[in-house]
Amino acid sequence: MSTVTRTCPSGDEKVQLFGLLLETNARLSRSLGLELEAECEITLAWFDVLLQLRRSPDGHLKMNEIAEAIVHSSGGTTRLVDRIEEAGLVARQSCPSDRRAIHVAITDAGNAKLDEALNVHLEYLNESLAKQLTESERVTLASLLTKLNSSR
Amino acid sequence: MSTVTRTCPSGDEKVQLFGLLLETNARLSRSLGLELEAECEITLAWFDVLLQLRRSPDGHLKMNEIAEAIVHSSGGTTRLVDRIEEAGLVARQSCPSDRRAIHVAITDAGNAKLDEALNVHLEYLNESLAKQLTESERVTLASLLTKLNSSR
DNA sequence: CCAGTATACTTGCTTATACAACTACTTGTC
DNA sequence: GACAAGTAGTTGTATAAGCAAGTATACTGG
Repeated sequence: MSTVTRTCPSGDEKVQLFGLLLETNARLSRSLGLELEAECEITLAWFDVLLQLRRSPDGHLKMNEIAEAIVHSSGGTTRLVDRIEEAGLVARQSCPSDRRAIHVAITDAGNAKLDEALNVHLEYLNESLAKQLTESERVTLASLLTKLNSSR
Repeated sequence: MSTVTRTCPSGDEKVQLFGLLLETNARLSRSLGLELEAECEITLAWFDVLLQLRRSPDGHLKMNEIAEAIVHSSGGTTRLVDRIEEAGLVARQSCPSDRRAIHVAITDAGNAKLDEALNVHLEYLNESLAKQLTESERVTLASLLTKLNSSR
């Protein structure tokens, strides 16, 4: 037993929790990502963008809203949307009230692709999430994550 | 209200939970990563590797064990360890029982750096995790994530 | 003990993302 | 109404990660 370990507890409960969050996320993202790419030819990032767009009240979001929602840099979002647009799943439209801004809207093809991906996603979630956790556990988990997420 | 939305529920409880996990992880990783880089000149990935090494019973891990633990590809792990080794924080050692394998051990400099990083990390966790969740909530969250993670 | 297969790691190449600098537009102030 | 400061988005460049192919070593069945 070294003093080093005492000084800086690598086994601290919070450190472990953080590590667990990282690991869980990495494993789930990876396997879902592979699934989506194999079945739908779409990456997890694309899926995330399409999902955000469907959930948006007006059917479109501005670039910075997308960046914020999917936790990407603004430059990264520009190129991500470039690729999705090139595939025809979203379209850039000018924003009538602010000429700096751009509305990104989901296209019909995008909606179709998202439906396809949601089916794969749900099937996957039933295999992973639902097998490991009961519904009430999932509700608890969701509420804890929401609290955790609300820091900013 | 479109038929599309009914067919593929983007608001499904499990879909939401998954999205929440992704988002929470992305936000926390990003802010911790920035903190670590600013204060310790170390990335989150380096920190993760050093932490895994400290936790390992023998003080070293094989490349594939690291890759598994931090959820990276084997090629990615090779280069990640390359960089950390170049910085003098870990050292590659030959494995006596298997000449294909490599033991990666943490150096004294690596231990010192990890201590430094753990202090920053703990301070950060007290500001984020501990402010948002009570201890019992954290315990619950950890146990749910563990269950979720145990799928493989 | 040899052949075939599996495992451990590395390397070449591609790609996605971040950061910082830039342009274009808007908003607030005097 | 013009100038300063702020905001929205894009682009140049660097880097980190993945995949697939390659090399070396270990294991296994005949």
